[in-house]
Amino acid sequence: MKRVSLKDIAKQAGVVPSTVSFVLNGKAKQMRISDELAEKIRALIEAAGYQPHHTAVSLRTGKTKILGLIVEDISNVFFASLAKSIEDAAYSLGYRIVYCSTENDPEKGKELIRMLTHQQVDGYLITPTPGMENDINNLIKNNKPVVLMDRFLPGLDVPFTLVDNYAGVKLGMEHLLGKGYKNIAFVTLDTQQIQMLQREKGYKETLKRHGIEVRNELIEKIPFKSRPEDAIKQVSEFIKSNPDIDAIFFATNYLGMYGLESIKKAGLKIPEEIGVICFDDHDIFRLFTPAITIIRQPIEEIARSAIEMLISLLENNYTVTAESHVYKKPELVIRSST
Amino acid sequence: MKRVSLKDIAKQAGVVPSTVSFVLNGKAKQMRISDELAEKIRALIEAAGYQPHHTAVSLRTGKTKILGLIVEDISNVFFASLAKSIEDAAYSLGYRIVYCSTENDPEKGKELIRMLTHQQVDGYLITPTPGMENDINNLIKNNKPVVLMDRFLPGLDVPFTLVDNYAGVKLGMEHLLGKGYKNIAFVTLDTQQIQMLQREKGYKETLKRHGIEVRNELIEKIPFKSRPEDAIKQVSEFIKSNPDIDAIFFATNYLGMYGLESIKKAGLKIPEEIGVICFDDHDIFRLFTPAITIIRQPIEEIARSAIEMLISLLENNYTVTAESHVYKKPELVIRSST
DNA sequence: CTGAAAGCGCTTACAG
DNA sequence: CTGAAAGCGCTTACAG
Repeated sequence: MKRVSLKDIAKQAGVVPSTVSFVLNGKAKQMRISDELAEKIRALIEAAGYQPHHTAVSLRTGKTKILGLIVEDISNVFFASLAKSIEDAAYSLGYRIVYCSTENDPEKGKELIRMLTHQQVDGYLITPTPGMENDINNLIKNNKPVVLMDRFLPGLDVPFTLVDNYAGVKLGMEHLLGKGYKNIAFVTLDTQQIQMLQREKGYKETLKRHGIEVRNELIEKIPFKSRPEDAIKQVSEFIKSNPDIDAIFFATNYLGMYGLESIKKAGLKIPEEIGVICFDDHDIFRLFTPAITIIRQPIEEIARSAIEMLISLLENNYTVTAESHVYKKPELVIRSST
Repeated sequence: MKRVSLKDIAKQAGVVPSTVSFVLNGKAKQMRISDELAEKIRALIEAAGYQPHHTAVSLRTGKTKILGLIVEDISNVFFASLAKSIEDAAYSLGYRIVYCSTENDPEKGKELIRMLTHQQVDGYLITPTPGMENDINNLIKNNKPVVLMDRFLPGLDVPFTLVDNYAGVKLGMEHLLGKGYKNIAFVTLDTQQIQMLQREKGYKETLKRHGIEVRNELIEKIPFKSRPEDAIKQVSEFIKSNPDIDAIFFATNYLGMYGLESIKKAGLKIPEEIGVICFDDHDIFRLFTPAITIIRQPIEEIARSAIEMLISLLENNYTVTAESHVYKKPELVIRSST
């Protein structure tokens, strides 16, 4: 059983292949093909289950309809679900995704960009790591469409979509303050990544706005690539040496995971003895406690927005404007304790 | 900057494109092209950084050099690292991978096969779910190369590579028995998947071989899609109602994760009060205890073997023989407790 | 060894 | 609206 080609459809319809092609590509009107004929051709296409030969189209048009997705670490649940959402959104718009992780290594990032370029992707979706500025600039210079996600690189005029990190922490902090917690600690990563800085800013400014003094000893920074044991130890000691802490805001899901273990070690009850909020969820939380409140990123929305911007860039000569910087609203999720 | 084509190289070398193509495809000898000329052409290719246009090659040869990988659940660490290894192995042999998960749903599996077929993959790597027999048979009938991984479907004569599940559990059981544990429990999934049945068989037969009676009350089966809370509860109750248990073999890493939480709840010390072995590792284990012994699958070996079989099928008219059923030796990893 | 040519399955500019 | 044709970048059978 040979696959049907556009030529076969043309023969069946008694027209020349060009006509079928025009109908297929929505240029029927433009080419003044009668509605009647167009409808007949569409029916034949449908009946035959004809699908254009992707490779042939690519060769002819120079477009692969493949987008490259570079995330920081695909084994991290957050990036995994982001990748999944991106894939679904892209697929529904007729694009495919090739993806790979930088493992936070700019060298690897450079290599991946080269690989994707060789695979002739039409555009790039990137969660950038500091150090990738030049590579991303190169793409832009070569007129390759790029959209950043999850974070951006200050100084690069590239479209991006990410959660409003500042607003997310503010939302969580106000929830904790509303519950009556007074000495709220903030556990974050020791990194200059923009999204982490914005989260820290959210913590500090919400306190200030409520007339509460920011105590630097209540902000604990965990080295970026700590081993779990070390991170747990550090958080444990932090909790022990600040016995007046009555709530903790964990700035990432991995920190939350380590933090929950530390809290368990300390024998503290959540939420009676210590309130906990975490930015991003993790399956594992349910192993520890039902009583953790989550700041949830609208991952599907972020994915869809990023994909739509990229495709606009690709298809509509959309240009970068102030509207190319999209912040999505995070959500506060209170886990029921049943 | 336009990309260089085969034609450009031919012009530079003062030969006709065919000649370059022959050199490129290792047919220089066969076409009696002098070593000298071939070398000159190779040098030009190198110097120009020429890369064949993948799309054009595909269109001409009808081969995409893309393999479809269908795993059960890409968010599971085991499948994620399998996918990564597969990707690396394939890439080094000049193939790319498109992957997707069935989420253990045969309907989804069918849909994915259709999708991959439409994307014109050259071959399929599948971790089959019961219920996919027909779809896989269809592929075979249509002469599509298929290699199964991680498990196989009894009754389907398809090549596969997987770990020797029976030997893995035997290895672990003998380790526990050697340490002097007497009442070893086995916690597994309530499923008919072949790899799980083989693990159970490994448990039972090792006991028998050592003259120890198999006590069915020491085998606990957790429903396939339990929520973490429920699984933890079930294991906890199992431990409580069998106080003579002095060691537990967890048949999967997820079971181990739930099990460790249950053991912690029960206040039992590992390994003094209870020995623990788990089939497959999980990052999270380190949060609970360093003293867990792992039966490790040689994932890279499995990946490489599967890829090589598939490519042989594709390129060398390799046919299915007894040697197409490959079992890889698992490894016992004892975590140091420091 | 070389050359000329066909063709993979499409899209699109051109002439009518 | 229709037809004839070129061409995307390759590979390969054919004739010399």
